[in-house]
Amino acid sequence: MRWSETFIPTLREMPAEAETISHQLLLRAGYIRQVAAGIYSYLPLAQRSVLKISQIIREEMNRIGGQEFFLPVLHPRELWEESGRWEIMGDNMFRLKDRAGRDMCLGMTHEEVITDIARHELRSYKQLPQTWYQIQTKFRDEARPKGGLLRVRQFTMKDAYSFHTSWESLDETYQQQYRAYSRIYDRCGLRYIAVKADTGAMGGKDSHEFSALIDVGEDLIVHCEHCGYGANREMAISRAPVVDDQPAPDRPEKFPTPGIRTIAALETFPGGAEAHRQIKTLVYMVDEQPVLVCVRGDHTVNEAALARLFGAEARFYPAHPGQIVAAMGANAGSLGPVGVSGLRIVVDEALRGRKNMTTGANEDDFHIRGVVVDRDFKGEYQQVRLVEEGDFCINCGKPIRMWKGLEVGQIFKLGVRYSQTMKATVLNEKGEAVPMIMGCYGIGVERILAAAIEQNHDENGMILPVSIAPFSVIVNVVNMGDPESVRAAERITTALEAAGIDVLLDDRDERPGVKFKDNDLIGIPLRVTLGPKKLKEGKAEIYIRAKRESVDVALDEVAARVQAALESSTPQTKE
RNA sequence: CGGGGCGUAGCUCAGCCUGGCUAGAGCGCUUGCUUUGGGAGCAAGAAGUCGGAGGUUCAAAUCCUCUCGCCCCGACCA
Repeated sequence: MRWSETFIPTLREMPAEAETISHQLLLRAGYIRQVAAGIYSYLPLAQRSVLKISQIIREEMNRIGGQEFFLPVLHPRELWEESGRWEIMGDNMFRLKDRAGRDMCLGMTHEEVITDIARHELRSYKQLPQTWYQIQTKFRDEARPKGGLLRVRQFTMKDAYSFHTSWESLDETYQQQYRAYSRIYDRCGLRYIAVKADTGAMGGKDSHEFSALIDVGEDLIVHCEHCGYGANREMAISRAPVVDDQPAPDRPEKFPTPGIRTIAALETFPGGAEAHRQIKTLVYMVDEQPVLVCVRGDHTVNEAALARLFGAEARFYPAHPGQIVAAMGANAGSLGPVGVSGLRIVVDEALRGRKNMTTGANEDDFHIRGVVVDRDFKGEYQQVRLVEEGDFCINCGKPIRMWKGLEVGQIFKLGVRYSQTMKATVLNEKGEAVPMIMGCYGIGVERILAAAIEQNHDENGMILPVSIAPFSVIVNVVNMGDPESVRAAERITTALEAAGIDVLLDDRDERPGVKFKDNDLIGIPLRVTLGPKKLKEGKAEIYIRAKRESVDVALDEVAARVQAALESSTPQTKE
């Protein structure tokens, strides 16, 4: 393809609207243009890249027996009413009416539609398992789109659904999907971590999230490089570093702390204590009953962990000031577990065995010091704190690391959540109608591109992996006024194209500097440069963008050398 | 939805506080000549409802009110 005939509107200056790297580069390199908040047009370069990513996904889905569908984006209200999600989805769902006044919506996901097909067409356990997928546009009216393609309102998603008669069969397909996902991200050249994810309010059995590691990621990922433990911060547990305590007095001592209401204030108060020698005490209302939750002063309560602890059905929230006083006899800021009776007390694991601690006295303007856990109060030990930087792996004890991640995929054992509510049953061996057991598996296509850019760029622009770059090679004619250069470039381009390689011939009559800058910006991994000087020696230059290395190669060897370079730089699966 | 910021030429921005000449610059674009290995030089030229509406004023890009849009932080995120 010739650049002169291709629409690649690069920008010399940084667009003011963009802050994150991938957003800036996607705009500057002429990949995308914004239509409205969180809605983008994909120009030819982005489209080529998205198609390459889609094709990798398609190949890996087909490889594990997935069958490609194409489901509608426009759905009738009734289907979503049946699953109960017409209500649940709330403002995140785009809704509209057809000319007859019927309620419709734009699909955020396709469990309802696919389950509808399954219940009408699947009759017998003999037809299962099935894995169905599509690559389709999804709509979500995000409260706050951001970061270019990182969080948008319209995007492409590969979503797959599997149907089973047994959990064992689901487990098997889930494992296959897990491996397929790993292969997909490997082939796209992403650095990512697969982590256990919170199954959220929907219940379900297992879920894993695949997060690309990027600086502007929305999620915090806890990862142990030693044993491979990985979890969302919401799901993660860890071992806190041991704190050496001084010996405690025989019994705790109450002391006045006028006006002290915060951990930080108590740290600097004479006779106070450092944050990690304090016990932070919070009151939650669980099904309208107060429950005490104690964590170390410098730790943060993980409400997702509390939700799991209290159970999916329980309604809980932080107690209001009035409820706190009623339960404890003091206000927040002066609370502690010592002397409390009749209340459930949850104590974070990091407090186990601690001595000589300081906490609230349950009397305003008073605290207690010299508190020994298990001597002066007792509770049930649970990990209810968020993992902190510097903690140790719960499995192997090695230091854990925390990363920012962008979710690029999630796999989920749904169970019978949809088959039950939508009455999608098959007959089993005994002739009984049983709800199909389901799994669902999603990948955000454009997020892969955005994450790849976040992970691979320099001050000059993108550096895309060969597998997802819009073109594998760019052939740059330094001086279009030199017929020799043009002829040589065209011969090389033709040869490479004949070998099935995507080549962009930069045949613009521009200054060399402009062309080199543009070539770098759009992230093509390999460049072949035809300039008059080297051409006189019968040579062209091959430049590897990622390594910033170049070699001069005889003209008739260029095609072979390019092919070899492409092969060696194509990301491989780790299997 | 709360907090903050920004809307002036295709892009990046100045001008606004303290109202007043014909609304500017750089880049890009068009034409011509020169130039050709890292965002060229000279010359000529085209291009702006100053986001929108209303108001104040002799006079509004500039002051006031409302409104729309976009970005960032937070809340939210099957």
